[in-house]
Amino acid sequence: MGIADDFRNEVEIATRNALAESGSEVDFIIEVPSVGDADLAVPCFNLAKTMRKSPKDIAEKLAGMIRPSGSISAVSSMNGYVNFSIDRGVLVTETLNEILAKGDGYGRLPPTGVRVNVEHTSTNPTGPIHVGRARNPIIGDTLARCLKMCGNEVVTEYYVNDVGKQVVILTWGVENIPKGSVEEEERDKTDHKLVAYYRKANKMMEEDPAVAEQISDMLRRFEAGDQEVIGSVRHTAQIMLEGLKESLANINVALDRYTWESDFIADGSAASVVSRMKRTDYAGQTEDGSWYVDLAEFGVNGKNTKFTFTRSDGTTLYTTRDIAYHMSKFSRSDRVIDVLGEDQKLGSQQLTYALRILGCVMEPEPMFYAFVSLPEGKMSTRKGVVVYLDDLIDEAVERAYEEIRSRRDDMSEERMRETARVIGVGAIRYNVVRVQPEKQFVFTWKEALNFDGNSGPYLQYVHARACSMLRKAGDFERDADPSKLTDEYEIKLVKVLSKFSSVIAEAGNQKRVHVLPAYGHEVASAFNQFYAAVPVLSSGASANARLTLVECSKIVLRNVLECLGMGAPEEM
RNA sequence: GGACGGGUGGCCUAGUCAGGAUAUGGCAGCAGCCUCCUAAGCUGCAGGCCGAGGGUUCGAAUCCCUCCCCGUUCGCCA
Repeated sequence: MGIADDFRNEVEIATRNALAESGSEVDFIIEVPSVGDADLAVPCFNLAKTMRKSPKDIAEKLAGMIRPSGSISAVSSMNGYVNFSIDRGVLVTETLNEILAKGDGYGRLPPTGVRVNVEHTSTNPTGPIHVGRARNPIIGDTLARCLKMCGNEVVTEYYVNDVGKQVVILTWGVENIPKGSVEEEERDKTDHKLVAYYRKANKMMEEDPAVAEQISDMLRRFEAGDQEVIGSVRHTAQIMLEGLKESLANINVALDRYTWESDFIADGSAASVVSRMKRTDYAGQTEDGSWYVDLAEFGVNGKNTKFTFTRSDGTTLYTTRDIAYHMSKFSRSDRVIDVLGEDQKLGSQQLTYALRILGCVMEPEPMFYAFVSLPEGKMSTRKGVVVYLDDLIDEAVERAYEEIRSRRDDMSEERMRETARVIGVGAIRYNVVRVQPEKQFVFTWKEALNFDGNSGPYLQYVHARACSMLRKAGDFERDADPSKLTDEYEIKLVKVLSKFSSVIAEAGNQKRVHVLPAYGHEVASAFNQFYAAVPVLSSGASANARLTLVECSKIVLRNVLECLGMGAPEEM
């Protein structure tokens, strides 16, 4: 692939040959040294036992046997490690030429032909997206982008829960609460307008038994297949969803497909799941008449190992319909990924076993994230203890606007607004995705609006900086001559650029999206150090080569930003 | 109570899967750096019993055991 992989392969072959020559074919690992200037190292400690020599001796012997060749420029030993250095000339030429040749495609892995379905967001259409839930679309969308870069055919999908009590409550509220009697939110967006009815309906249901009865009745009619109720609930969900889509679009998230939960009831596939489940050896029925499968032998723990898939009246449950949904996804995908909140862990596990019982060979790959809370505690849409994503976006964009205005007097108002949006949204996405998903996350405005250091704007700033230099340079002749790029900062930058495709592979295929912002920061930081230490435009004979390095950095950064769903501003 | 996940300088965080050399980066703090390509930047300083204790190993933030703290979950809810 790239020079980084070539170098690693050469190190592996050279080491294996040297070991074979000395009569010991033992396994060894190759790692990136945590200390010193070498680029790769082979620790010899685990070889010591089988070879019956000290690690230090082994390392010295191996280092003496391996001759630098190809992309390996030097081999040495220290403290029981064999250290390998990459040939700088090869590194510079290969890396820069590959980036220039591939451009937007630099970092992209060869096509796999694998169809990957990524379900994400899927929040209940009962209220606006709050910053707790926002982790889902941001992680999901970033993962989907990375999987595409990994050469897969990716479809993103939102499962719309237009079935069940929550949406019925909302619909009851919208249909029965007079317009003037709720405090409508100021924001002119359907999700914000409707959530007021949802809150009020919940409150009324708790306080007034008559209302509770009306809602129960509506729910019964819904379950019984009353087309009027089903239709109006779906209609309400649709309206709500328009608002949610707008919020998602504002953070550069657009899903390929929306699948409605009620469709699995309407088309009979949920009922088909029920009849198939009933025929399995795991199925049973309680005295009341509800059906379950016993998952005890699958290692499901807890007080109750029974997984119920119909109510006593025969109607289906959320998870039953989710089984039908997953079978639908299996029929059109090779890999199915679900981005879920950690509260779904048990449900996801039950789903997996139920699918297995039904004979499915494919299994969903869940990806869980921990909840985001506020310093004062958990968020709750119903109680109104929330920070909405829309408010966060506004706040971040406003803050970015102030920053731009304070340092630029030559930009048009429109341009400043436009750029502020790119920066504000970038800051939000970066801030969310930089943290490992399973880590608990306490939302603070200070962190969310951080534009310095390890932040989205830091990467964008470097992109803008590189663009500015290239603008000033005008036309120049590209030059990847390694004899003109010998400064330590230049070499370090090139090394970082050469790693991109391996980072993409990890972020996508291993579903470790948080490595991507870390990498972006590494690129930007290496660039800033280079920028501070090495003159470019005024560097005479080296100028073209340095400008080439600037251009390559810009390309890599833009590709990283693209994978992160962040804009790459040309000035800021 | 069981299951699952998290615990790394004042705060946030990487590294844990595949044990290795001096634990990553940032924020906040202190001290420097714009007559020079965007200072949303760069350089330096200071700050750590990697939750606690035991074990395995030549070697443990990383593996094993026990315990503590935080989160999630254990519905004929979604």
